Formats: sequence, C-alpha cells, structure tokens
Amino acid sequence: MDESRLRGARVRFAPSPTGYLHIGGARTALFNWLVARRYGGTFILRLEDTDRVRDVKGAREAIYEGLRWLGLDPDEGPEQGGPYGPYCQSERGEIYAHAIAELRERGAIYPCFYTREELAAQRAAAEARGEVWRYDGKYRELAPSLAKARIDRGEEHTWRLKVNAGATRYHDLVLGDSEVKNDDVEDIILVRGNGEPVYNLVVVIDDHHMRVSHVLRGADHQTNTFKQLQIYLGLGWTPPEFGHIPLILAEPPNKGKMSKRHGGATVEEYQKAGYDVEAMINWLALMGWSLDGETEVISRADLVKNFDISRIGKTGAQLNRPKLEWISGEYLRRQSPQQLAPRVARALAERGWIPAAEIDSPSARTMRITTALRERMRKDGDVAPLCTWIFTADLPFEEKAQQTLVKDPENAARLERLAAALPDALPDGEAFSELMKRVAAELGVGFGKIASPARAALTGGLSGFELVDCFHVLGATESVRRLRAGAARCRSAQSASS
RNA sequence: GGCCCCAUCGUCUAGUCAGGCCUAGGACAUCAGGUUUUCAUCCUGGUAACAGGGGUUCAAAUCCCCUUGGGGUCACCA
Repeated sequence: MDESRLRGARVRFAPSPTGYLHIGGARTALFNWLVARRYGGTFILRLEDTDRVRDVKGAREAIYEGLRWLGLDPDEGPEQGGPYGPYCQSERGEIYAHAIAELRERGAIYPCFYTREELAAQRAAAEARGEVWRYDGKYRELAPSLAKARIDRGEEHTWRLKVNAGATRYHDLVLGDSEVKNDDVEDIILVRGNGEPVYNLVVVIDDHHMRVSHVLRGADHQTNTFKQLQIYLGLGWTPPEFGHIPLILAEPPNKGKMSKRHGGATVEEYQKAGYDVEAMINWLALMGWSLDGETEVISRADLVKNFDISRIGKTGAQLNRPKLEWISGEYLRRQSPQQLAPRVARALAERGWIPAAEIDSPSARTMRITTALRERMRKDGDVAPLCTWIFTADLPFEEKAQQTLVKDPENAARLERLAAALPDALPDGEAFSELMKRVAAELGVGFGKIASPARAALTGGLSGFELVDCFHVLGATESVRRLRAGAARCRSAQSASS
C-alpha cells in the first residue's frame, strides 16, 4: 500500500468498558499500536462508555491493566490526556450536541415520530409475514412546518439520517473494494427520543474531532462502515481510511466469534496463566498477520519494524493455543536463569513453598530449580505443577512411577545401596556422575537401572528434572529418606504380590 | 431471511493482486526414529490441504461465474 499515507497516522483503539479486555480487542489494539509505532503516528485510546455500559465497576481499569501488561501504551487517552479530549464518550456530550445541530442545519437528518412501540409492532408484523422489516420512510417527506409544529407541541421524536439513492463504496485497507446499495443502508436513527446520539454517530464525531486518519477495527464493524460513511457525507466531513481485521473465532464445538463465555476470551486469563508477555504479543500478531509465512518467532521491535497492513489476512482465525504454549516456551528458554528466577520464585512463594523475600534475592536452591525449569516450563503456571514433588513430604506416586519402582525386585536393594553411598555433601556435575557410575558398577548394572527407580523414588513420577538436580534440590537428607521410602515401597509391593 | 465479507494440511499460515519457478512451502499439534546409559531440550523423518462444478488460457491454488460451506451484520446496544 501507499506507505506515505501512513506516516504520522492517527489510529485508535475504542473498546467499550465491559469489565475485561477481549482477546480480539487486544489484537486490534496491537495492530493499531504497531501502525502508530512503525509510522511515527499516534495511538489513541478512547472509551466507548455511553449509555448503559458507563458504570461497570472497574471496567475501565480492566482495559488499562490489560493494555499496560501487553505494553501497548496509548499516546492519548483517558489516563494520559491529549489535545483532543476528553477521551471518554460519556464526557463528550457538548461536542455531540454541536454536531447534531450541524446535522439539522444541513438538513441531513429529519425528525421521525414513530414511537418505539409502533416500530416494534411493525417489526413483529413483518416477521409474522415472513418478511424483513424496513423503515417505511413515512416521515422523510413530512413538511418542515408540520414537523416543527409537532416538535413545538413537545411530541417525542427521533432524528433519522437522510440517505439518498445510490451506492456507498469504499476501499478497505484489508478487504479491498466494498460496496452496498444505499437502500440497504436505510435511514437509520441517529438521535434518540431523549436527544442522545447513537453509537454510529458518536464514532464518526469522535474519529473526526480526534483527527483519526485510519480506522483499523474488527470485521464485526464492517457493515457499520457504510452507515458511518453516510454520516460523514451528511456532516460534510472527509472520512478516514478503514480497514477491517477478520475476527477471532471460537474453538469447536463452539461457533462464531469469541465471546466471554468461551475459554481464552479475556487477556486476563493469559496474564494469570503466566504466559510470557512478549510471546503473547508474538502470538497475537501472528493471528491474522504474517511476515513471510516462515517467521514464527518475532520480537516486538521487529514487529514494529515490519508490520504491514497489506499483509493482514482476510480469513477468520481460530485461537491456536498450543502454538502460544510453544512460543511462550521459546521465549522463556531464551531468558537467562537470572531473568527467570524472580517469576519462578514468585510462583513458588505463592504456594508458600519458599519465602517471598526470594523473589528479590533467590536462594541457590531456587536458582537451581530455575535452571532446571527453564527447559521445561512454558508459562509461570507450569512452575507449581512441575515442582510439587519437591515440596511434598508425603509424595503421591504416579501409576507409571509405581510400576517402574516395583517391576524389578532388585530395585529395593539398589535404592538402599545408592542411599548408603550418598555423602552429606552431595557431589555435583561430573563428580555426581562418577558416584552414580561407581554405584552402578558395584551393583553390576547400567546407569539406567538405577536412574529410573531413583527418579521414581525421588519425584513420584517419571519426568522430573535431570537426576543430579533432583538430588540437589531435595538435599542429601531428604534424598536419602526418599530413596529408603522408595525401597520400602518396592519391598512391600513385592511381598504383597508373592 | 436481506445485505456485507471470506474459503490452502486438524490449527495458524506462505503462495492469489502482477497465471508457468507449486508433483503447494513453513510452523504448531500428532506419529515414528535418533541424541541424552535418566528427564527435558535438541535432531531426523512420516501422515496431512488448494471445498465442489463450470468456464477463460498453451498453462489456474492463482482470473471469471455458479453452488456449497463459514463468519459478520440487520435495535431509540456498543
């Protein structure tokens, strides 16, 4: 596309504060943010908090917090202010009133005296006949003097947009040329009976006054575009460019677009699960956009450098959570143990397994756990499940671990032998290997013959850490205790079966 | 139902605008091997897609039409 037109673009993210940041909204915010950052533009946050949603408790904060976590900082918005505020629709009443007056003066809207009830009755009747209801245009041609008289009499009325015959078309930045007959746009209501403007009107007014140059939003707004284009026409304003991002679809067996009731619909869920936030950005960007079809791991900086609206796909995307798991794991593995330690410590401290003070200054053992975890965890939420065995005195045994322990009657003796061979000062690295090999040699078996039962005895499972780490994380005393307990478990199973 | 949009492996996608380099590439997931005398990581390989039908063309995943399928939207909600 013509990139020069993107330079200095003013883009916006305009969620309605429903109490959470939707995953699709987060992606929309990211794409807009990326455009602003790449082209030296401005990223605006505007809260669509008119009408009934305006008072949802903590709803604004949920949006702020979500964006903050993702690192999508607005340049202008309710919190940061800006030259075209206020940035909450609930506070922009005067601006709307002016625009409505303007619309009236230009003759772009006309009063309609149908009551809500009459409209509802018409709709019901049409539906009963199996037809699609449409506004009949009854008040469109009402003489202005007659209309004025009824208004002066105090008769409640709405104001409808006068849409002329013809067609409305525009070039969508993502979808390409799009067009609709004006008959299908209809004379929509712009001003309610109580004098308040409806959504489509305020969006136009706000985007215009906030000097928004490019509207990049979810495809669920695509049909609104035609209406809004007609409103721009009525106001005599130049519309911005529009681009519609295909929606994120729910995973089967659910159908349709992602909504709150589907798992994974809110950003908060991912934050709580402890996914790496940079991985999250990476994953979000790859949902509906691609650099070249090859690149899977791409940093935020490279995203800013390369993001291109013309490479946004046209097809809806299902959430691909296993891929997020993978990407997040990739990012975690690239971090140094020092970087990773605080989040591991936090997860352990939350369980009460280690003191909270370790979040700032992790102990040697926590560092060891972190190093072992680095190759295994994909998100913070994995830490606790992967470490339960360390901090559980009365270890539950997985079925397979139990089998491994029991299947060879010699295991009891081997574990005892290993326990006896362990010095109080546990050897590390090569020295540990030497010790294991020596014990194995003395028993006349291979390394594996003692490693597997040892892991089972130590962890109660088959997939713990590297063996040497298992020992060190537990310490000599506990290790010996568990080896002996394992031996006992083995013996009792033997006597029970014989 | 009307209108709008979309259609490549199970999933995310490259390729489509400028038809031939595509016996369709990558990644996740999955399966099978290998490395690690343990776990994880890692490496190698396999299974797997152009929705269907008509055109146009020397040539179509790519262009056109129809069908089918999916999604969105049709409030004095946002």
